[in-house]
Amino acid sequence: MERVNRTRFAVLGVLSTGPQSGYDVKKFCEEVLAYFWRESYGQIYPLLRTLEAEGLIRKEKSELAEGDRRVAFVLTDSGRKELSEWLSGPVADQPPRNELLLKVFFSNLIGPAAVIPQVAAHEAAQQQLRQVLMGVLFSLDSEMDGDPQMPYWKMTVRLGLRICDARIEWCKETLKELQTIKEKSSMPSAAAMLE
Amino acid sequence: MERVNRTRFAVLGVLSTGPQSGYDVKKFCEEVLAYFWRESYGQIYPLLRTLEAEGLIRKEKSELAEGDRRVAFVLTDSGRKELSEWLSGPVADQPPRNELLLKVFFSNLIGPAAVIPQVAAHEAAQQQLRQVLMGVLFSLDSEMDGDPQMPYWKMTVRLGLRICDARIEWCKETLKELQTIKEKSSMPSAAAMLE
DNA sequence: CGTAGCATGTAAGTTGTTACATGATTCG
DNA sequence: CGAATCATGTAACAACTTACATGCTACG
Repeated sequence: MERVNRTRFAVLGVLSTGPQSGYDVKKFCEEVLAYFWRESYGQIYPLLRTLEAEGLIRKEKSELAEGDRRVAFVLTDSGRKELSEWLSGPVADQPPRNELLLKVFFSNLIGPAAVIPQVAAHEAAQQQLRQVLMGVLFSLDSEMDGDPQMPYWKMTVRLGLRICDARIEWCKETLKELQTIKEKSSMPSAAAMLE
Repeated sequence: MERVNRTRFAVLGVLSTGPQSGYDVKKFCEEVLAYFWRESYGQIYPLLRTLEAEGLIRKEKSELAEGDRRVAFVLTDSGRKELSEWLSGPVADQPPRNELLLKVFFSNLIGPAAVIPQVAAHEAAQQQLRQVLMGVLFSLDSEMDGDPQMPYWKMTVRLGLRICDARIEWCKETLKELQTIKEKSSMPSAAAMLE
């Protein structure tokens, strides 16, 4: 099974929104894609060279400043074509890795009292993420009104919100259950005593 | 920022459920953890040697067969201790990478008609996953009744189900919106004509 | 006897992160 | 002038996948 380099298409995608330098691509990831995608400089800069060598992107002739250190890249026609083809192809299934669930799964070893902080911290983090995503949704409305990209950007945020809510609900449910387990196990004779 | 080797703890965790060979660990991942964790042989076998050298696991004296090729490992006390400490520690935030959202985000390039199959396929996959998870939940009830690990195992499945449902709802909502965009863009003069 | 599953592993390659290095510019 | 930010990059390492190699055993 062939492996596809997703960083490659992430970078092409970012460049499809306009001319960008390596630094810009990183910022775009941090500020816009952060919820569902991240890239590091160690990936971006070498990749930009590769993509240029392959003719998928080219250096933009900066008509503006002379003292401008920025080296912005734009998609070439073949770059746009390759990106389009990838976008239209099926989504590769990514091997899932959920560290929280891994910990919960083996939690019998440490007992309910030790898991509770984990789940509580997750709930707090998700609540905070929720606030951020709501803010993004709001700012998309005000800042990108009329932009044809906006509907797609909003869709991604809305999935984020739905998953966020699902996680928060799960945390609440799970915290309750952990409390119950904790109480049961901490007084094993209580039930017997009541009989 | 120090990076932690999560494979290490995944393997220790699996061994905490009982003596296992490398082959068993792989099977456990495929059959039980598959929804949220996977490991490959290339990771497992070398790691088992490392863990043994570090004294976190040891070869179990197989009292049974002679012709048994299996080399089962068990946790040592220090292995159990290291696992417990990791379980009790905070969950490291993992850089998110959602290929579906990456595609949706840049979908303006290919237009709504080309995204619809992507989202539809995701919905179908999630519906199927939902069936599997419901089956797991059911089988946990019947096969692990009374096992102290069961509540924790069920918790993981329940988060899986919640996220699954969230994704399915999002797919439905998004497919409707994509249809709307598609109709609008395919007949740009229609609205004008009606006036 | 052949095929499927059991069982253990390795080699090569890719992907990705982290930490570091360097220097310019801007702004208080 | 000092700090923050802009801007570009590299080296070392860690993590991970894939494909391959090997041989055994059970079963139809």
